Parts: sequence; C-alpha cells; structure tokens
Amino acid sequence: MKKEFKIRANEFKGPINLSLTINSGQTSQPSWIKKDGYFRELISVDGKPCLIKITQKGDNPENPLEVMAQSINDLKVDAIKGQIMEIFGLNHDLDKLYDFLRNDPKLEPTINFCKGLRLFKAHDIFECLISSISSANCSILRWNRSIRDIKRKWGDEYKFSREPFYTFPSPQILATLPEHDLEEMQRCEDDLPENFVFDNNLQACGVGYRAKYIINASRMVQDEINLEKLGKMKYDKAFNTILQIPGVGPKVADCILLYGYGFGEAFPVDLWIKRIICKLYFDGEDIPVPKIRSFGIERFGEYAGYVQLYLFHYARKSGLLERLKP
DNA sequence: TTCCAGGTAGTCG
DNA sequence: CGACTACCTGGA
Repeated sequence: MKKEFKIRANEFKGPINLSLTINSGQTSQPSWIKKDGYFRELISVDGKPCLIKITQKGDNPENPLEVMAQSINDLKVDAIKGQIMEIFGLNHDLDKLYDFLRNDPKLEPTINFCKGLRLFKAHDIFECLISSISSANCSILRWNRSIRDIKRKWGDEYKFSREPFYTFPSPQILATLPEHDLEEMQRCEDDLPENFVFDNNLQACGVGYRAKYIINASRMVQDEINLEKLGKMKYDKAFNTILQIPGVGPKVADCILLYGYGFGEAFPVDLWIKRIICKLYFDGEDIPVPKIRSFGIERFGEYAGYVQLYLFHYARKSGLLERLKP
C-alpha cells in the first residue's frame, strides 16, 4: 500500500517548521534521517508498521507538509494523518503559546528564534522510555547510535526499498538480553572460535552502565508498570509512578512524560536549563535542580514543556548557551 | 596519557 | 533532607 497526501495550513494551528522541529535535538527519539529531500522513519499506525516520508517545501512555516506513506498493511489516510498530527504536535495552538510567551519579557525573545518549532512526540512509548534512560549521557550522538544499534540487533526488519528500517524491540526481548560481553560468553555452551566477537549484548551498544537499568526497566514494564495506563493518569501521579523505574530520575521522568505522553506541564531540567533559568530568573544565583523544576512548573503551567524547548533552542542560537559555559 | 561530561543511585551524616 | 561520589564511554 502506498499513499500520498498533504497536510495544509488550515489543518494545523499556527506555524510549523518541520526541519527545525525534527533537528532541534529534542530527546527521546533519534532524529529522522533525511534522504532525497524527505525525512524518513518507520512508525506504527494502528499497531502496524508504516514507513513515513515527509517534507515541507520552502521556508514558509505556513507551507503544507507533504507525506508519502508505505505499508504492507492497508492503512487509511486518516489514521496515518492523525498519527502525524500527533507526532509533530500539529494539534498544539502555537498562536496561543506565543501570546503566553509575549507576556513574559524573558520569554518574548524566544519567539523569533523558534517560529514553528513544535514538541516532537515519540512514536513508540517503550522506545521513548529506553532512549530517555540512555540519554542520561553526555552526547546526543552517542545515545542516538545506541538506540540505532539496539533496533538493528533486536528489532524487526522492514524493507521498502534498498535500505532496511527496524522497529524497536519489545520489553520481552530487552528483558532477557545479556548485560555485557562476559554474561553473553557465559551463556554460550558451545565451543566458539578463538576470536569470536561478543556483540550481542546491551553494553556492546555503548550504553555503558545503563545496560543494567535498561534490562531492569524492561522487566518492570513487563510485569509491574503498565505504560498504557500511565498516559491516563494525572501528571503528578504519572511522575511518581515512573520514578520507580530503574534509571529514571526526575529529569528522565519529565522527558518521558513530555515527549512520550504529551504532558505539556512537564518541565525537564537538565544542566543547561538549570543554568538558563538561574541566569534569566535568579540573577545568576545557583539554585538546586529540584527548585528549578518546581519554579518552572508553577510559573509556566501548561506551557512548561514548550518553555523548556524554546528556552534551550533560543539559548543555543542567541549565544547565551556559550556564555553560560563554566 | 589522564580527565571530563551527563543524570541516576547509592552512601554518608 | 543535602552533599558527595561511582558508574561507563568516547572525545579533548
């Protein structure tokens, strides 16, 4: 099945800048690969794998999104479109957000730097959980590579043209993986060649000490925490529930709630957001991270997630981030 | 070579 | 509670 369609400006509220949204380094999903002018990713529509190619021509954030979809199943255009609206935050009313930002002199300048930047939602909640855990890592490049490796080694392969795409493996699969080389070796009873390379384990994907977290988190998702139910909880309850998962602290929890479930009131505070908030709102005073989080949640309310996204991108582009380096 | 970043979990008082 | 450090990996 192949479908092509457009999503026009009258179908979303306010501007969208597709490449900015995809490339703004929002955590919880490796960025979509651009090839032949189209961003590509294998997503799931009604539980069925579907390859999406999406582009926005020109640099006007009112321009329509052009979509090509391919699947071995017969999927309805409406279902695919609905999923894309969800992933790219097209249901968010950005004009209303900008009214909110204009009311705060510290936030007003972010608008021009971020026109059309939207929250980019994860397309798979379990993948979001695991990649958020591995994103507690110093380099986006590194955890991106880890997630890619995990998908290639243990996900299901789908080929629509020459290059293959992979789903993210299930909790059942990840829960039983060997943590590192040694464990993989110990599980092998057969005689292996002298120079056999043990790379069928989690640590071989470069996740470091997070391998243990990933395995235990997968076990927990299998038999203790229902990821579906989390999205239906109130934000506070969901936050406290998800904190019980190994490898999930306050920052990672907020990333999952924001990017995985779309809780706009989540305010993930990493080192950089902390520095930015201290500089803008506390005259450079060193405020502990938990205080920054409650400050953000109280002050920015339902827009906290967007404020975090806009502040970070603004700081990066305006040179503020560079000046905040210790 | 050694050092360091990044958030979480663990330990200590 | 707050302050501290170990954890891994790869880049400086």
